[in-house]
Amino acid sequence: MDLAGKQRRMTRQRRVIWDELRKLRTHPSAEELHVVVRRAMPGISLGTVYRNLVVLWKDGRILRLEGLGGRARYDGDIRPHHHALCLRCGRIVDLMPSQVAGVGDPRVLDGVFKATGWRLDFEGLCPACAGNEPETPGC
Amino acid sequence: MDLAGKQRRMTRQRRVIWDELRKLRTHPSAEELHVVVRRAMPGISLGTVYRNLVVLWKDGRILRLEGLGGRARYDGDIRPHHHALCLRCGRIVDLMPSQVAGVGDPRVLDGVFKATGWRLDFEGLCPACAGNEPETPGC
DNA sequence: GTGCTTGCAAAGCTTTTGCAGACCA
DNA sequence: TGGTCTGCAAAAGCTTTGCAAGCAC
Repeated sequence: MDLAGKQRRMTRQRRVIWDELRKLRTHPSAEELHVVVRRAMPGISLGTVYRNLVVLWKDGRILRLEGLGGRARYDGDIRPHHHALCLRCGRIVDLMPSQVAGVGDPRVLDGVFKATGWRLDFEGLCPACAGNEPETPGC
Repeated sequence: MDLAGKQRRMTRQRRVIWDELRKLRTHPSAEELHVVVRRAMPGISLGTVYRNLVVLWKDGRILRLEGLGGRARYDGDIRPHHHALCLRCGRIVDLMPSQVAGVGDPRVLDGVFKATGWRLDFEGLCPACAGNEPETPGC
């Protein structure tokens, strides 16, 4: 568990996983990323992808998104931003702070909970699904 | 998948599961709730608890919280409120809107994403852990 | 009586882990 | 060279599902 104090090596696998994730604008699950990564390094195993995603996440190099359909998804963009889940196609859309209004600086009243961080997520319809209202799942 | 249009029966099991969950101020996982429910109905199975939690959730009678440690947790209080995860003990604390400041009415700019809902969660230290700073996990 | 629901057990999925060999610094 | 990392496969952990019997309405 003492990953923070462990000496890290930037192996070829770790670099490829990190690089490929940052190239993507989607928010892939470990398995989906494995498929992509294998194009650059055919022999890489799924276990290695899982292990490195944990390492990259603990090192603060990537974001891990949970609670969006049973499996974890990853985001190579670590700039502070929000996420919006499309209820029709399941896609996760990035929302930069400038695209969201009405949020000041959320804080919990003194004494109730000592918050060190917060997260604001949305759900609804992505642009593709919103402009294509009829029953046409999977945009 | 057409649970919405299915005729529902309020069986003894379903009622006990719902009643027990609403009595709790914690946010139990299915297995933890199973332990509690068995005190009122010894023979009830874990599978039944899982099945009914899904039904109660889809019917909007309970909340399902995901992404807080690998397994789903449930909340019998469906009033709009926030959740705060204690990073030390793992407890989830309820935060009523009146206990949170700086949040107006979050909304996404037109054209970017058609949001129908949003969720604001916090993380930090619960009162018990905050007042007990030393390395003493599990409050 | 109809068909939704249950208990039990098996299966399913995602994620983690053990191990021996390989590799990076 | 030493400790980290990888590939492979097995295991773990949570949740879902098939089936026959049971129960609500």
